[in-house]
Amino acid sequence: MELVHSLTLHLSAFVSLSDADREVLDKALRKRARILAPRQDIIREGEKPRFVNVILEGWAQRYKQLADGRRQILSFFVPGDLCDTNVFILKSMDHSLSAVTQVRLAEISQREFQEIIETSPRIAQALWWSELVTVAIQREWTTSIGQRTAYERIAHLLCEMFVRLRTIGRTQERSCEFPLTQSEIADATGLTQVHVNRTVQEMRREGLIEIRNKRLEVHDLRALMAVAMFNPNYLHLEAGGHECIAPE
Amino acid sequence: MELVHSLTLHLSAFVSLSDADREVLDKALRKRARILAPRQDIIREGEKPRFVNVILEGWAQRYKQLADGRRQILSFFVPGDLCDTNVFILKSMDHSLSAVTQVRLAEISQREFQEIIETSPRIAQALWWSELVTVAIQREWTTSIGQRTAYERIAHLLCEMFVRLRTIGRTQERSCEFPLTQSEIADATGLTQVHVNRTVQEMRREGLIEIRNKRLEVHDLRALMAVAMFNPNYLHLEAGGHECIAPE
DNA sequence: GCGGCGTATTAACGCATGTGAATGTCGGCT
DNA sequence: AGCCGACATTCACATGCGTTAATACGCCGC
Repeated sequence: MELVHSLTLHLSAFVSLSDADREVLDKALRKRARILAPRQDIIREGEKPRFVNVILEGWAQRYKQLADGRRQILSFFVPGDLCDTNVFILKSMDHSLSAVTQVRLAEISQREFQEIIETSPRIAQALWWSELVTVAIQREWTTSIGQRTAYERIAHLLCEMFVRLRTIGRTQERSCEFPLTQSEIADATGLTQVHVNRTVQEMRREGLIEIRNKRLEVHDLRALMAVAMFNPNYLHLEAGGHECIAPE
Repeated sequence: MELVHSLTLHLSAFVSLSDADREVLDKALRKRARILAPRQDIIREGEKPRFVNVILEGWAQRYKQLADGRRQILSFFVPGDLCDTNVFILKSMDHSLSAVTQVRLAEISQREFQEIIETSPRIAQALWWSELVTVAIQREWTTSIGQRTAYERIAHLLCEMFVRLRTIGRTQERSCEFPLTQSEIADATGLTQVHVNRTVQEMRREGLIEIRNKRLEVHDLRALMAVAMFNPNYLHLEAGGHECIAPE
């Protein structure tokens, strides 16, 4: 639909794609589309993975539930993100994927995926990069939950989402879409909803940020990054993510 | 040195390799070896990755440090484990690797790695599987730190290491090597050393486990798995890991 | 056998975050 | 306009885990 797919923008953070490459991607994404309602599952733990999912529109999440119901959100996906490259090999999912907002996604079969990789080495490389970044994000989340305080953790999540959205051109000067509820932030950061509320309010009082109407307003990105100890190196952006630290 | 390399055993948890496959692996591992003293860094954050490292002997770890020195251990490697398949693409490491015990490892260059993959599709598949398992472990750690209590978290780590060691034939009936200090367990689980001590003692008092002399004795694996809510599905073992739940 | 160093153990105390539950707010549906 | 459901906010209180620091243990080198 769009002139430039989010996937193209996402991969362009690593390599510049040729027109032919873009054509290949566009074609792949047109094949098999799916629209999901907010909170609907995309695939659940235990099921056999059959497609690579590419988010075209909306936010999605990866999560895992313990036997007694405790839930950990493991990552968020925004437009352009791929869920589980090459996951076909596995017999069954060890976690679930679901929509956060309404989501439009493209399913790519193993055959199609293989074909893309063989057709365009440049795309293959970019997909590898994307996969490595996904893993690096997971590591950063582990670090965040293991070492950062509640305040730092939430600040870090906000920085990450803001920067990721910026690479696909989905931010304004100092704001971006932000459809997460406090309860979802809680499940993602290993905190309780009540404590997320306390903490977000503190950040607001201090003039760092504001979240309302499903939008995040970042008043002072530099300061937010500083308190979060946000180092964008793990996103492996070509520009080094240093343009992140916006000139004030 | 060994008749069967740990790497072969590790990959055999997913596919059965042919003699030719084993030959390919053996050859690759003989090329470039390195021995590291305990605690010595293998590669540090910021450096350019040039090799895939395969642990041949000893334990290693992946870790990340925040600006102010707080450290999170992100994963442990045991013999047969690969560190960072295909990481060549990236400009620089976003975390560090270091030895826990004395470590013997093999470095595989990008060219060699490429060659292996092209020579043997079966090995290529197995390497992919291994990579997917590594990521799944990372997700499980995120879940553990985010949702499990200290007691559950430590129990979970013990279960994981025991089961992983078992797939490479490094366990006895109810015990295995376990060279981690309480301080390292703390950095891996996001706890303090003092609290790890309290918790490990509690587990000992309850007759679940015993750690002494760099060995872990698991008195009751079933019970340990139960308190940890340990579900081996994320290790994606062919046997389903169900033989894990050892008959009493 | 002695001294030293890395590690484990113990203790007293504090606080960040959790728990449970009531109340407020706002946007959407009828 | 009014109701409803989802979400945010507030409050009182509880606790798991952190902090600091002193002490004990066990192995290694001399």
